[in-house]
Parts: sequence; structure tokens; C-alpha cells
Amino acid sequence: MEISERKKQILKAVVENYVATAEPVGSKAIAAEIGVSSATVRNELADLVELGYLEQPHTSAGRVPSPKGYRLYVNELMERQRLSIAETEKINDALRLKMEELDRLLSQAGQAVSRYVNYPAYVAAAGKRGLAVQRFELLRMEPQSLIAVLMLSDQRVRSQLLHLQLPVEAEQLPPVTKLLNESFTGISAREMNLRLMALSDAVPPALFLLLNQIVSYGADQLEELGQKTFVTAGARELLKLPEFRDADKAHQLMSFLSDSTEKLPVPDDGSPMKILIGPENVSDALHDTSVVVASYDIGDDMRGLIGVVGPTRMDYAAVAARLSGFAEGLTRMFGKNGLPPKEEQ
Amino acid sequence: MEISERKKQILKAVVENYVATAEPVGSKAIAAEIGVSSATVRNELADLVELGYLEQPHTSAGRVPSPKGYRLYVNELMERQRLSIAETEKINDALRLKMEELDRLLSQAGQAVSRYVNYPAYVAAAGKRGLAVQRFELLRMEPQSLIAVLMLSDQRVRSQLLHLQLPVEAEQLPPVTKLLNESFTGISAREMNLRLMALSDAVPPALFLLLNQIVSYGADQLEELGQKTFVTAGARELLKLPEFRDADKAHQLMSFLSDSTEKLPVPDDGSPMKILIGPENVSDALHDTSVVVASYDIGDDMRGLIGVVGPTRMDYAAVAARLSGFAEGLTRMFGKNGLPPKEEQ
DNA sequence: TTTAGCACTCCATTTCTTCGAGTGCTAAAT
DNA sequence: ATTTAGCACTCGAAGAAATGGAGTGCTAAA
Repeated sequence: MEISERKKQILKAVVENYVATAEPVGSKAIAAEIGVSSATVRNELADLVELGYLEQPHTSAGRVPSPKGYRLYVNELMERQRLSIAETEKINDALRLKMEELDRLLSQAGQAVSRYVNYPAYVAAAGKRGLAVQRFELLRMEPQSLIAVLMLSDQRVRSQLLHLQLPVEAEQLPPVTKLLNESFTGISAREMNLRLMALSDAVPPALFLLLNQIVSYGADQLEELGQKTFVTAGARELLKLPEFRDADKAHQLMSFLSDSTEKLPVPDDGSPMKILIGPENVSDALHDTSVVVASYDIGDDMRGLIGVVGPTRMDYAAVAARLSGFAEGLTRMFGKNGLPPKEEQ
Repeated sequence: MEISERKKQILKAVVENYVATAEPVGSKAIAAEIGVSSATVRNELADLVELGYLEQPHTSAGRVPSPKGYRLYVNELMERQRLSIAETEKINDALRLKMEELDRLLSQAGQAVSRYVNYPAYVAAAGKRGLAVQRFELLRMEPQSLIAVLMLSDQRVRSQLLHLQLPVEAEQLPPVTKLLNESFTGISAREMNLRLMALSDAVPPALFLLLNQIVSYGADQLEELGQKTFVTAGARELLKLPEFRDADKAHQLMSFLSDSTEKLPVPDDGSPMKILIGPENVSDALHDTSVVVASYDIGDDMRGLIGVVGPTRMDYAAVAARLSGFAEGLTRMFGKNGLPPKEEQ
């Protein structure tokens, strides 16, 4: 059977009604929207059920979109909603936060998204691969303490006060710095540790102790920054939704959201936005849940993800529009001055 | 009427039963615990209701402790639970996390607590007051960029790459550093900005631009670190509790937990642990909720708070024991090497 | 003072009714 | 060939009534 234009129109009406009300929608309501009688609509509805685009909770109830129906809606019927200028402005305002720690930035972005779309949100940023220390600097504070400053290959700077086992003199530092810069820059954390080991017999014990402290600090930092950051926000929004009034369901999904650092983020194959409806999700914790995810550019050519989790009955048009607004905002933000917009420390 | 020893014993039984089951407890169950008949117990129960220590949801139901009853229980009847060595060890393990960002440390501590007691937890650390920059260092990277390193009065180090409006030569930096160290150390962020303004006419514009960038960065950092950090974790635990199966209630409390950065943390007047039962809480969002809060020492003589929020029907003995375990752990942690245990950057 | 016994209360749960929105089908109308 | 009006029918949601049992308060005996 061919799916006529009118069927599509009806399907659209069903989706939009159901999204708005969370109740099965009957023929009468639709008849009012398009100018035909309810009987005609009923015939069409019956066809749509037959074709698998709609479902009927039980015989004498209205219709509810099936995942397939949502899919068609998202692919063809949904009007790509344009954000009003006011709204775009609001989103940008929300993002115009002081760039500090990446974590905090992401967490704030997540909160903002969640607040705007009224669903739980998550944000992920891939850790930099191939990150290395670009330059070491040492600042002597007291005989037994110095500040190690690392400049990383992505222009970020990290520093820390180190308490030393043995005192050092000011004139000892330049050669140490030189050694660090010659032997420990531009390489991975792993490699740094290896080279350090290799030096253990080649240099005096006192020097080794010092090197060890500094290099370990550097390697730790690289490892930390190389990890994926993942943040969720607004899980409580779930409780507002009728489909999660059941505390057990809500609890289950919330636990999933806060635990799964990995399984959740839906991968994204190049396109800027992806919508996964109900069973299309791999993870079965998300089985009757939809995910809308957009990606944004971080410096270099890395991408981060920003997503929203909600019931299958989600206002896809609104969420998609806002989410891409946020993704664009983030991209712009990260891209501001070429590389990371402003380093945090 | 005097409150006999037996009455106390019965009250204790009621509290403990109710905490365990969340159901009003009847005379029979208690009669089994202490060696008297249920009729006797009923007489005593009636007295306890009269005295306001118990409540009766309706005539033919069992008894439930009133806030006053819990209070007596907490003050006198509760056995101060000793943690097993294994348990103490577990708690310490949970805390033996790499000290990095303070935020992250707190958030991890919160998660750990929440996981251990199965209630939502929150952790707060007061920002340092009187924080100032102790020393400035500048490292020239390229003509148009340098790294500013700040050593703060609490021994923490912060640093950031700054992109300059105008190029600087290496030999220009020492005098700038000197100026910074002479005029902008040991003072508040506010004062820093004032002094900066005062200099605006006294120094050449190019120098002022540079100073401005560095000093502003320093002032921002001071402000940020001077703020109270506040973290909540495990809000979803609420959903497991029968008293919050109602999605609206749960949502309300969760929102309160995640929003209120200020109102929630219960102040603490010197004693290491405080228990607030139901209506004893000032904030009415916590009206039928109890809070157990312990304090821990951060460096200097600052204190942080770590607390647990749960239903009035909370296992006070267990929570109090574990919470103080955590508080001790944190205190030990922060106290490790005299001051902040390990600075993060 | 304690306890056994008993009538009574009141809620939680179940079962039964009722109500109405919505359907599917048929037959007339376009 | 569609579309529409009409009508009997279905089935869940919401309310009402019935049931059961845990727990009480009171009385009278131990």
C-alpha cells in the first residue's frame, strides 16, 4: 500500500498531539485539524496501524505512534524548527559562561541544555589523543619546593607546587629544565615513564628523585586529560514526565544515566545530529527512550557530543532545534581564538 | 508522667522497627522483643502517644515515631554504632582518591558517602577568606604570549597562558614581575582591581594593558576560589524510598537538592556532628526530611561539611557512624602534610 | 500490674459497576 | 470510488461497594 499525502498529514497530527498530551489520540481531534470527517480519518488510521506506523494500546483507544511512525515523522514530516532570535540569544547567553575547567564548562552546558529542553542532558568530550608536554618550566620557591609549569601541546597550561625530598639550589635548575625539555617533551605519558626509567642509573640519585617527581606529575596530567569527560545533568526532569512517574523506571534510567560513562553517548557518524528512537538504541536500558545527540567541534579536529535523553514521546522538533543551537554555540565557543578559546589551568 | 525505662525500651523498638520496615509497628511485634504481653505494650504505647513520642496514623493502626520520638531516640536511646574495621577500611579506600581539583574531590566524596549510606549526600567546602596572591611569575612563550603563574597564600598554584595584545621582549618581563610582586601581592581581589585602576595613568599604556591582563586573571582566580563549593550526589537514592515513591515529592526534593547551593547545608556550631529531624529543619522543603551533617577540617582552621539527606525515618545510627567515618577520613586527608595535602592546580 | 479475651475500627485490597471515548462496520450520499 | 453519518460494540478508567485482617481499647481475671 502506498502511503498517501493525507496519511502523512494524519500521522503528523497524531505524533504532534501525542507528544503534547501523552494520551492516545482519537479520530475526532484529527478530523478537526484536517478538514475531513472522523470516519474518514478512522479509515486512514486503520491503514496506518496496518502499515506499522501507529499502534493501538487496546481496541477502543486512540492511536499512538510506533517507533517506525516517529522515525517517519522525524525523517520527513517534522518541520525543522527555526529558533527565534530571542531564543538563540538566550542559548548563547547561557553558554557565555566563564571558561574555566573543562569539566565545569561541560557540566554547565549540560545544565543549560537540560533547563532549556526539559529533559535530562549529557555532554561528553573526548580526551585529547596524542597529547604531550610541549615545554617544562621550573620556578624555585624555597629550597625544598618548586613550582613545575607544564605547557601542553594543546596550549593548556598546568602547574603545581612540588615539595622536594632534597633541597635544590637556584643554579641547579636550568640544567634540569633543559634535560626535561630535551628528553620529555612531545611524547606520551607512557613513553615519559619509560625514558624516566632508562635514566634511573644514568644520573645521580638526587637528580633522579627530582626528575621523577616532575615527570610523574607531567605523566599524571597527560593521563588525566587524555580521558573522556562525561557529564549528565537534569536527571530529575524525568520525574515530570508521565512515562516515568513510576519510581522504579525513573530510578533505573537515572542510575543508568549517572553510571554509564561510556555506553550512553550515542556515536555519531559525521552528520551533525542524530536521533535515536526507542528500540533503535543499542543499550536496552534505553529501550523505550529516545536520544537526540548533536556534536560540536572542540579545537583540533576533535568532536564532543551533547545529547538529550527523553521518552520516545519527545518533542523532537523542539529538542533538535535547541540542541543544534547549543552545539553551534559550543563550537563557536571552542573555536573562538583558533584553539581552545581560553585555557583553563 | 515520668518516662520509665521500659517506655524507652519500647520507643526504641518502635523506632528501629519503623526504620526497617517503613510500616507502622504494632504491639505484637514489640511484645516479642521485650518479654511482656502485647496488652501491656499497648498500654505503654498509649502513654507514649499521650506524651507525644509516637503518633498513630489512624485509630486501628500501629504506631509511628514522631519527630520528638526520633529526637529522644537519637539523644538517648541510639547505640553509637562502631564501624567494623573492614568498614572503616572500605571508607578509607573510597576516599583514597587522587587529590586533584577540589570540586572533583568533593564530588567523589559525596558519591562515596551516598553509595555507602544509600541516601542522597552533599558536601560543602567554604571558600578561603583572606586569600591573596603571594607571588607572581611570568614565563615568556612567544612574543605575543606568556604564562602567568600565581602562587596563592594557601600554597595553591594557578597558571594560564595569556595571549597578549602587544608583543613583549624577554627583558621587559623582570620589571613587570617585580611591580606585580610589590604592588599586587597579599591583597584581596577587590583591592587588586583598585590598585590597578590607580596605576592606569601612572604607567605607559602598553604596560598597563599587560598588567591589566595579568592582574585581572589573578583577581578572577581569587574570586573563584573564595566561593563556596557545593556538591550533591546520589539524589536518585530517594526514589528507592517508599516515602518518595510519589514522583512529585521526589522531584521537589531533588530540585531543592540540586538548586539550593546555600540554604541546604545545615550550619554546625562546633560539635562534630549534628542531626536535624523533620521540622527541626529551617527550610520547609526539608520539612519531612532529616539531615545528618558532620564537619571535617580543611587546612588552616576552615571546616567543610558533609551531610546526608533522607526521610525522617532514617537509620540514624548507621548514617551517623558512617558519616563520621567519612568526616574523619576527610580531615585526615586534608591534614596530611600540614596544609592542603597536595595542591591541585 | 499484668494479661487474656473480645468487640470494634478502619484501612488496604479486591471486586463489581458505571461511564464514555473511541472504534469498526454498514449503508447512504457525493 | 470516496466520503460521511449512524450505530452497536469494546474496553479501560474511575468510582462504589464488599471483604479481610491487623491492630486497637477496654474489661475482667490472674
